Amino acid sequence: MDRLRQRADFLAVANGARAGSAAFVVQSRHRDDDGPIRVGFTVTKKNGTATERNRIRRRLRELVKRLDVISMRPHSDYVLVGRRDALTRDFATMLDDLRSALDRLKRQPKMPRAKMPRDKTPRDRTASRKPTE
RNA sequence: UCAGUCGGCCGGACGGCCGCUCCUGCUACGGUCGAAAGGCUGCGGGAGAGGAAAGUCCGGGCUCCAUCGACAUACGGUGCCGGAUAACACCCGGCGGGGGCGACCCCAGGGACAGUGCCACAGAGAACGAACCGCCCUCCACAGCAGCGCAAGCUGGGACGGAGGGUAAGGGUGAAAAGGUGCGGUAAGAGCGCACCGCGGGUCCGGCAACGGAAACGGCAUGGCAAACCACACCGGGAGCAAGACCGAAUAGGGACGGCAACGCGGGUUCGUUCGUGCAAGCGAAAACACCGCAGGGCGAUGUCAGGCUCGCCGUCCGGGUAGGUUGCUCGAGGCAACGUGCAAACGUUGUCCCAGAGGAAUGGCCGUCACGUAUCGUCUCGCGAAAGCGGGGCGGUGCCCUACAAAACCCGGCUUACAGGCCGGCUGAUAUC
Repeated sequence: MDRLRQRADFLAVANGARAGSAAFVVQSRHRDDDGPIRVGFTVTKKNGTATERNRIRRRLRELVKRLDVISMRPHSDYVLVGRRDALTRDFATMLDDLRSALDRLKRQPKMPRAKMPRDKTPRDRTASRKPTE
């Protein structure tokens, strides 16, 4: 399992299927190659100070680590967008949240959000993260 | 003991399970991702956020652009003195002013006879020095009053009023009103005179200096604001690790070479092109070019038709350069200790240590035990009290917070701001005891 690091990959996943919960939003995208599962994390500035954002990302990362690999589909990218509740929510509960969110993603058709209006650029959820940090 | 003030320090501890980043040794030299550059992947060992890492407010190192040595202009900054430093607006030691009983704290603390400007409201007046009230003098007018007179009236005096002048003591306004207090003096007053204080320029003494002190002299002159413009002195080239260096796709575009195809026909009017002629408008001509039409080549998964787009196509190599990768990247004005110099900031010598290097960004996640704090309950005990009860201390249980402020991003020196809780030391004041 790899980390997602390139900005272009994040933008691609942002167009994919998504499922939310109290502490985070999961986005996913199936790739056509044979590569491993890749996971990225996005925590925007509106969630708090740098220390709090760090903590959110670390708890989310720990969630993914605890997860069984079979919950995710192979050759896919996932992005977890952190919310402020991830700071305080009970860890075991969050783990259940993540399993059910991934389960919902699995049952969804292949590309529900892939077709977007041509002239409307996709909302860039990760752009605010890059500068000034 | 209480209250205060200054300085320094810490900023949970131990353990379990599962992980992350970097360094290093060994093994492998394979596997995997990528077009490439390059990345990832095994086992052992070691290291891994802060006092502010923050705000980015100053000062430097370093890098590039420039050549910026000097001077000038513009802009910005600094502005009591001395020291310290790589440098500073910081720091240290002084001086002056202000506050506090005191320890101590605070100060944008140079220039207002270079010039310009501003001083709201209130007030008479706010700057080439002011007369509102009041006080005083003179004159005018005249009520009541006094004297004389039978009376008309005359004389004296002069409230209120009017005119002229003197006056800065008093009232009132204001942030600020033209030295202060006292005595003399005067019509009333006034540095008008005198004493003391203040102030001023010079002299002497002390100090490197800021500045302080002394005696004599001068009747007093320079209102405030430079955090208004400004003048003066000194300092500053610009941009910043997203600096910079190296490697380097895809696509588009540039250059060189090679191969293949093609370089065909007609028109070429006119405001094209070329040629002739003419001063010129123009006229005439030509077809290697532009342009137009046809034909031909290429492109859409393929074939045919219609239509469209395009005008050489393909290959190899070269150079610039984008994404991306590597580097810069942590041994440094470094930390600690001792000694020495200095009131101190700091500096020197010796010894010793190696102490994060990430990059969608590692240093964590989940727990357990303990400590600390706080709330509450139980119990024991001490003091006061007749009792109820009040106050203090110890032990135990439970709950809460389970820590505050906040996370390196090239590196240092400072400043500023945020911060639960706690520790240590110096000093000051008050109280008690000896």
